[in-house]
Amino acid sequence: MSAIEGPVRVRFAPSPTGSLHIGGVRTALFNWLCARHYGGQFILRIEDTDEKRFVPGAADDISASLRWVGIDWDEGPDIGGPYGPYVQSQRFEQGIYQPFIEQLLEAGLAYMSFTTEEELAQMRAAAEAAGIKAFRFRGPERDWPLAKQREVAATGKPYTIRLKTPLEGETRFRDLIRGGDEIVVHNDQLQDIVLIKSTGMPVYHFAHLVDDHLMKITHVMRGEEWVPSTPYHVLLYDFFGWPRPVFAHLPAILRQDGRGKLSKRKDDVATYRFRERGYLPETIFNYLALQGWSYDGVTEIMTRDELIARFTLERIQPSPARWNPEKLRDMNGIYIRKLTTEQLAERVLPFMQRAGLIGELASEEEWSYLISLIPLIHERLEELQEAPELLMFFYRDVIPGETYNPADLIPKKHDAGQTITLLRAAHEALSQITDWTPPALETTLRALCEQLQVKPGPLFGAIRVAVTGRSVAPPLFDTLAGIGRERSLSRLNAAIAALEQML
RNA sequence: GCCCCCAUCGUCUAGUGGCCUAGGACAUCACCCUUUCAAGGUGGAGAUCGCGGGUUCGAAUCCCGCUGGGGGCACCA
Repeated sequence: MSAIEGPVRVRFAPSPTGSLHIGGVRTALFNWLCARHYGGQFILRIEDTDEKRFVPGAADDISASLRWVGIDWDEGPDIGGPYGPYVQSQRFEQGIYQPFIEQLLEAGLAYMSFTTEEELAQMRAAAEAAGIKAFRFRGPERDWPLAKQREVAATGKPYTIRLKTPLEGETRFRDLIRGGDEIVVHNDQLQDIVLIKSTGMPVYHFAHLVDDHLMKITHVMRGEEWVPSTPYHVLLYDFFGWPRPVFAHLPAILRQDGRGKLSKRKDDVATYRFRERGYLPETIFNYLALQGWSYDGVTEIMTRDELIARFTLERIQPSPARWNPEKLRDMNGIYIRKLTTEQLAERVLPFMQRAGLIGELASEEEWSYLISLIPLIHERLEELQEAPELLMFFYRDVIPGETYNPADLIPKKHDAGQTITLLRAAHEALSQITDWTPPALETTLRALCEQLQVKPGPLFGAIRVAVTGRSVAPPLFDTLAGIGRERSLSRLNAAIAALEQML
């Protein structure tokens, strides 16, 4: 299969049945990348023909999630375009699908089926009871003359319109990603799928195809779960005499344990959740591009422009990708480290506010204080949501016996008494300092090590726990500077007092 | 059950007949740096290229079978 010539028209067509799944973003991204790389349009279309599963607000979540990762569209529900509307229920109301189904009926390629859902369920049950595992429905009405179908319909009996699939022969199609041989399906494996529900609403198999044709879609990129139903689609294209689009079925994204696809029920995959946890949109963009596609096997960190320039359909993998949260985290850390202090502060601010550490309307002092602390956590952050926890002791009291265990103050190979000596000496030395800056603090504390004949490890460790309540924290001198003189000294005193209680 | 798709280190992936004694990344281990944790640097371990047959002078790369995994079989998309 050769490369793409000419402009492409591709689309992402989600159904508003819930918040956007991260795998859906990957599908959207590949389509978007295709349009931007080869030149052409990326279209957003909402497929809301399932009234039962419709979730109010879902369409907005989808748009917002796509925008968040930086995917924009050239035509869509909100901005319109030459082939609108871009919402299927609206297209249905305009009667867009009617003439096409009528055409199929007239040609005898589809028929009205009066079998009800209940009857169908009974037939399936009966088939199963008879040991027939594969039940393939073909309605008895498929051989009725159209006039008879219309006659019965006129009596008010509800009906669906089904595709009259050929009983013999085979249906074949090519998939760009699974190049080489054609995918061949014997027609006896098909069944007469519903095209129009008894409510009159078209089903995906029919609606998407009419829309793709009218919208002049050139490449259909969708998840590989659509491969088995593609024969129905090509049957329809051929029936209508419409040119088939190029099919490119994207590899599935499997769960971390490899057992099945990522699923909304079992996995935390709603796109807004990644935002909530503090993933940067540039991370998601880059990581998702690598789910089923690769550039050269070596380069992984790429900007949007680089990705657009390098993305080609040929390099999409046919084999499934597997979701790797660890790698995602790592990549987010890389992108966080690329930010400037101010940029990171801006991104971290909402998390600090949500944690209640900074007011809803951040004051000038709160903002500059945050800016001063950001360098301390910058290279330690992998998810923005970790920031409040890492910065907690700069904002909240540190109380021995309450926010930490006083026993943690005691360094290895030391006892409480020795620790008291160390901390008293530290308090004494530090209280002499008027220039409360990291260099001055370092000079003083290193001199104290000499004086006390102790290594920095134990002394600094004890001070760290005393002022932060943690054994793991940013570098000590910066931390002390950030906490400030008065608070640092009083926390040392509290620690000494707590240790004295232990004697 | 039937049909379809897929198959390289634990995971993602490079590889399109000789450059492969199989490269990179995550994770993992060790060391360096060092006040803890990170970050960074160096190095290690980790893949009989799922198995079995072919084709070929030569196969991870082509063909067949098997096995394994995934997906689909709705008046859902």
